[in-house]
This record gives sequence, C-alpha cells and structure tokens, in this order.
Amino acid sequence: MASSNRHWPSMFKSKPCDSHPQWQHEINPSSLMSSCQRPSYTPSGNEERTLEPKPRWNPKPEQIRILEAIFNAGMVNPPRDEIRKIRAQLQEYGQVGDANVFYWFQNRKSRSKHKQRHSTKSSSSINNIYHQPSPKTLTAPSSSSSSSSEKSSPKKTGNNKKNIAAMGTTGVNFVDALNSPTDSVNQTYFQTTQGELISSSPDPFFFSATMPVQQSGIGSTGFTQGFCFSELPNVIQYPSQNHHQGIGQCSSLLLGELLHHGSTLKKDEAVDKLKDWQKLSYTTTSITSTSTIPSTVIDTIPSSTITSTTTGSTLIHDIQGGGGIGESGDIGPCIVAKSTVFINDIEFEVSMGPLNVRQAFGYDAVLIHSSGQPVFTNEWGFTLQSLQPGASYYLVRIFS
Amino acid sequence: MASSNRHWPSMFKSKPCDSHPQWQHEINPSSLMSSCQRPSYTPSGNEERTLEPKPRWNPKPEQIRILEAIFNAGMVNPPRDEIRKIRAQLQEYGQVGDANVFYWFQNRKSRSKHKQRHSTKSSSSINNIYHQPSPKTLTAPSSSSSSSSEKSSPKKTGNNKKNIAAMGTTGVNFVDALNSPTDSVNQTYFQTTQGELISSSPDPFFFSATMPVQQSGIGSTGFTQGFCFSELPNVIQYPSQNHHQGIGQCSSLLLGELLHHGSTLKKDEAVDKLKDWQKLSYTTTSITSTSTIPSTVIDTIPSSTITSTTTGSTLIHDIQGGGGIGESGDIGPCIVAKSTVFINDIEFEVSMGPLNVRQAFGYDAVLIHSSGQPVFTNEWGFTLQSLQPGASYYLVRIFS
DNA sequence: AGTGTATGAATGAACG
DNA sequence: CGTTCATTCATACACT
Repeated sequence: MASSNRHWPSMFKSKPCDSHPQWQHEINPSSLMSSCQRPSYTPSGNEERTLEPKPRWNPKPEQIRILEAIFNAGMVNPPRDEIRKIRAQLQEYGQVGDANVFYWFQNRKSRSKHKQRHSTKSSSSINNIYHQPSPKTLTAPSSSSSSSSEKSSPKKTGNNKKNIAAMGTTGVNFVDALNSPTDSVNQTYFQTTQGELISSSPDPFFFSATMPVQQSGIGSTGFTQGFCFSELPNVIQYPSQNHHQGIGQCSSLLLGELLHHGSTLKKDEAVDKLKDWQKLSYTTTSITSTSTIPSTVIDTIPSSTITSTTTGSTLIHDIQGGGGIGESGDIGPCIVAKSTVFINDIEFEVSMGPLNVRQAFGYDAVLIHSSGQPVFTNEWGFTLQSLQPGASYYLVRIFS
Repeated sequence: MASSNRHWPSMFKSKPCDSHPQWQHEINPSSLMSSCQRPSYTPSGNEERTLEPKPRWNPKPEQIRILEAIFNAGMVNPPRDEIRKIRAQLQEYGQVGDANVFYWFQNRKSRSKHKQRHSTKSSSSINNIYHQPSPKTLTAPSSSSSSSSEKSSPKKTGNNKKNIAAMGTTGVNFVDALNSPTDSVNQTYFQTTQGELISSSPDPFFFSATMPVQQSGIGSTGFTQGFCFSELPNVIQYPSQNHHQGIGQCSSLLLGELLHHGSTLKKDEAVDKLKDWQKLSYTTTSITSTSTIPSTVIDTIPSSTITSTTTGSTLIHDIQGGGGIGESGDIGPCIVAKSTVFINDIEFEVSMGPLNVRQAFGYDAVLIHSSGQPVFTNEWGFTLQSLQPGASYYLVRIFS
C-alpha cells in the first residue's frame, strides 16, 4: 500500500559541489554532472578546506504559502511521497529539495507545538484556561491545527524578512501571510477552497473559527487529526468519520481513475467534458476548519452552472486588491503568460497567475493537483497561485 | 546470528538517578545484559516536567570517527555486547553510554539507508527527470563536509554556538567529520553485494556523495585494505600479525573476510567477523593531527617523486569497472583533472581519480585523511576514490 | 558593531 | 525498523 515509502532522513550534509547559488539541497547526482564542476579545475587556489558554505534554502514567499497551506490543512507531517510532490510543486518557484521540505515540516510542527506548549499555560495562574493564548491578537482561534501556534506574529513586523520576491511581481497582496507564519495565512485559503462555507466571512484571516477541536488541546496535541492526506495514502476515500476537516485529499490515483477520460481534447470540448465530469462525484471532504462539514459526499451536481468564463483579469485584480488575499506572487502584473496544464486529462491553456476556479468551473469546483493536493483558492475562488505548468489537475466538485 | 540486540527498548530515558552530571546515558538495560541494575523503574515518580534536561550525548569527533569506522566496516548494527565494547572504546574520549552507541547506530543506519531509488516521478509535472546516475567516475569524495559535525568539539554545551571546526590545533587538519553521513548508506550493502547497488544515488534529497569507505572490493577478490580504527592515539599497537602489506594494516584480513564477497554474507555474519576482528587488536594508527602523530611514523617523503604517479588511468578504469569500486555518484564525470592536496603538509598536485598510493609512496604507505580516516585502497594500492581536493592527508607507514 | 530572533539543518533519543 | 520528537547548531535578518 501505499504507504510505502516514506523515509526521511537526514543527512545531507554539505555537498561539495554545490556552489550554485541556487541549488538547494537535494540534488540529483546526475544533474550535477553536467554542471557542477568543481572538481575539475580548481579555481585558483581552491579553498576546499574550509568548507563550503552551503547556502541554506531560503523559501520564497510563494513557497511558504504553499507549505503553510498544506500544513494548515492538516498535513503536518507528510510522508515521503507527499513530500516529493510538494517539492515538485514548490519547485516552480525556485529550487528546493525534498529535504528542505522535510525539514520545513519538521521544524514547523515542532516549533508550533513548542510554542503552543509554552503558552499553554500559563499555567498557573490566572489566566485561565483558555486554551489558547494567542498572543497576539489573533483572535481567532485559529484553528486549525496547530497553526496558531507558531509564533504568531509577534515578531517582525509585518513583513518578512528577506526579500520578497513574490510580491514583487504583482504587487498586490499583502501577503502577510507570508510572514506570518502560520496562522493566519493559510487558513484562509482553505476554507475558501470550499467556498461555500466561508463565503460569508469576510475576514481575511481567520475566518471563522469555530474550530472545535484541536487546539484546545492544550497542549496536548493536537492537531493531528486527521486528514486525509497523509496518513493513508491509499486511502482515498472520504473521511467518513471526521468531520472536520479534511481536505480534499484524494489520492491521485483515485482521481485518476475517477476521472479518466481522456485524452487530448481541446479546450472547448474540454469544457464540455468537464461538465460531464461533474457527474462523477467525488467526495471531497471539506476542508478545513471552520465548519465542520461532514464529510462526505459529494454529489453530483448538475453542471450547468458552470460557466467557463475564465477569469477576467480585471476583475481579478480588483478583487485581489480589495480582499487582500490573493497572492500569488508569481504573476506579473502585466504580462500574462500562459501555460498549459491538464485538467482531467484535458489540456488547457491558462494564464499564469490566479485563476478563478469558481468562475471557470463553478462554485463548488475544486482543482486537485495530481499529487493529491488541492489547489487552494481564496474566498473568491481564485487560486492562490498559478497552476503549475504542465501539471495535471483533477476537477472535483465539492458537495455543497 | 546473533543478532541479538534488538531490544533496548526504551528504557533509557529516564533519568539518571545517579546524578552524575556528566554521565551520559548509558543505561543499561540491564536486565538484558548483565550488568547493571536499574532497569527500569522509574525513579521517582515525578518528574515529568521540566527538570532534568538531560543533556544529550554529544559525541566528540574522535568518537564519531570511531563509530563511523565501525559502521563503515560493516557493522551496521552491533549486538549488545559489541555495543558495550564500542562504548568502552569511546569512553576514552568522553562519557558515553551504551544507549548512546546503540542509538547512534540505529540512526546512522536508518539515515543512511535512505537511498532508495528514485522512482519515477510522479506524474505530471514538470520535468526533471533525471534518473540516472550511473557514472562513476569518482571524483571527489568530499568527505568532509559536514560542517556540523564538529560541533562537538567545541562543544556546545553551554557556550555559544558556533564553532566550527577548529579542532585541529594545527591549522591543518580540520578534522571533519568524517564523513559522511550521508553516504554511507549502507555500506553494508555495498560490501556485501559489492558493488552494484550503489548506483542508487539519485536520491531525492540526498546527494550522496561521498562515499567513503571502501566499498568495494573488488568483488570477489577482495581487496585488501585496511582500516583501522583509528583513534586511540596512544594505542597503537601493532598488528601483530600483520603481514599483509597492504595498506591498511590492521586487520585487513578480517575485513577481507568481512567483506568478502559474500554476497551471501549477511550482516550478522559480518558482525561476527567483526567481532573477532575486534578482538584482535586493532591497531590503530593514529593520526590526527599533524603533529601529534604518535606513534607511528610517518615519514615525510620527498615530495618530488610523488607527484601523481598515478598510474594510468586506463588501468584504473578497468579496475573500476571490474571491481565496481568507485562509486560516488555524485559528481560529474569530468575529465580528469588535477587537484591539490596536502600530504604531510606538503602540497601536491594529484589527478582526480584513483591514485596508486603504493606506487607513489611505497608498499607500506597509507594515507590518512586529516579526519583520521584512512584512505582505502584496493589490492593494487589504488585509492578507491579521489583524494579530496584541498584536503590534508598524512602519510604513514605501516610497519610491518 | 553587536545582540536577539526566526528558521533551516542536523542529529540524538524515542516511540510504535 | 521507519518515523517522529526534541534539541541544538548555524545563519540570515532585524533592531536600538
């Protein structure tokens, strides 16, 4: 089954050849071949003795976003294969190795927990019981999972540290997300993904909050709950039991099977097909927090609604600006580049940048990357980032 | 055989009652073994929280070297009694408990194992496909690298953090770690199977690059090589019986056997061998720092002769191919280049690739990396991998 | 400059 | 055994 492999390790130590400023961990040896070469000539002198600096991976804002989103979705500790997929996703924004991803999750989880713990209590005294202390204003319980814990935001002011590449491009979003670690940020996404639930809440960050579970824990634990993702890969199915959260998981397999039809159609047709697609039902679970959606089910909904109007950019921009949510840094403001992606095995050409999934496929549509990762969207239905060029996605319908 | 160990469950954790501030783990599961007492009951009943930080064991570089050597020799998972012996050995350099040793091996093995093949990538997405490592040119091994390792020496405890490799008093050798972590991946496997598997380097994250040790032997023939445990500076005993010439003196025989072709040989058996071997005296040569060379002798060699005497590469290649020696997938195949290394503090320019130590320095010459790791050679005296550019080596002579 | 904080990386210790 | 937790190291940034 599935779970087969997962291992994760640790030892990567430095590598001798990296030197590339870019290269982050994980490289394939092969690749190196072509490039790196330090061995050959020594550059002058060579300093080999001192070790190599080995640049540490510096996640880009978009990458952080993705990671946070996943994390908040409940996948606190992704199995090895998930890691790979995630890495693949992240890679779109910059070199990154599985190890980096692995470490990121480890650290994230660890730190989150740690903080939480600390706070936990305060123990004594006063305060109370409350479960969560959120330091900052956060108010929101945050939910989901551990998220809150992270350091909330006390720190740095709002922005992130290093550069921000991402934003740069668009300009919009405030992404505070980024910075913030955890919490905030992501949550949003998820819900949104579903959309429905959330719609109402305007809150940028935490929306809703009702989260039952988790945190409360006081320490103890937490999160971990279940979510489909990780744990059982094979799984696939719906989470029947848990009500909360789930993310849409699904393994690709399923999806694949589920939606197999195939082939290369063109867009137009594709659209039609997609509509049909709707018939299938997929169960997705809902996502996160907020509400507890029971799992299950998805229904098949008539598709009609879906129009495909794909995104209007203008609108989009507006929205983004207003809501503040969007993000996606990658896109440039102006020039829109296009890329090809596969949705339910149909080839589509989409613009880089946020895509309004809701508009394109309907209110209850959710795209899921072949890796099983849902494509997060904000409350308006825009993806938080561009679809990955060349990647395959499956379109599923949330049940509403 | 013997694999007896396997349980050491967890008892170590509890706190030490004894209190020595220094005492590291060590526990003894006593029950199992023989000595000691205190199996498990917990001490006190309380505890729990905060107290006792229980300092974690921080292996000193020398200890690491020893451990690595053993591990690389094929003892990936030493039985209980071996652990004790090892611990005893290590203890010379600092407090250490059996549990620490036990854990060390567990972790080492586990982590190293990581390697698996790269499987296919997942579906969609982008590209990257590198799957093939094959090349085998060796190149620089890089063994050192890890920066971290050093931590120990300066020690972290308490003080500040950063430290780095400084241990070598002399400016010369930095002793690094040894290597490797990463790599080693299963030496065992390697050895036993000799060869082939190695190819697997493409791991996702790990680039494994360094291959340290000996892997190969030429298969069936067995090379001779030796290795010795190093450390023990004082020690140095000679191998009484050594007659072999080769390089490493020490127990080459054993190693030979150990590694012996046996594909069949399982680790356990190997372990046994090692045990025996261990019993014999290992002779160590020590080296460590430049100056401290103890015992044995080294002589400085006139440099002139040496220069790359490498033998023809052709030959080398042959050998490699046949024997399956090289490994190191990491780096590229480049053409043969030269690199500079320091041998007994003298700068030398050598070609990348196998170097015929025997030819260059004599029949009984052995190069030892500044980290203390001997440079393994095959039966013809060729190093199994390139000397590390920029690294310092010490030439010692085995006395026979 | 130095000092504190955030976080990537590494690895000992344990759990299941 | 593989995984996960906990700590610590090391490094980039931010502050006053």
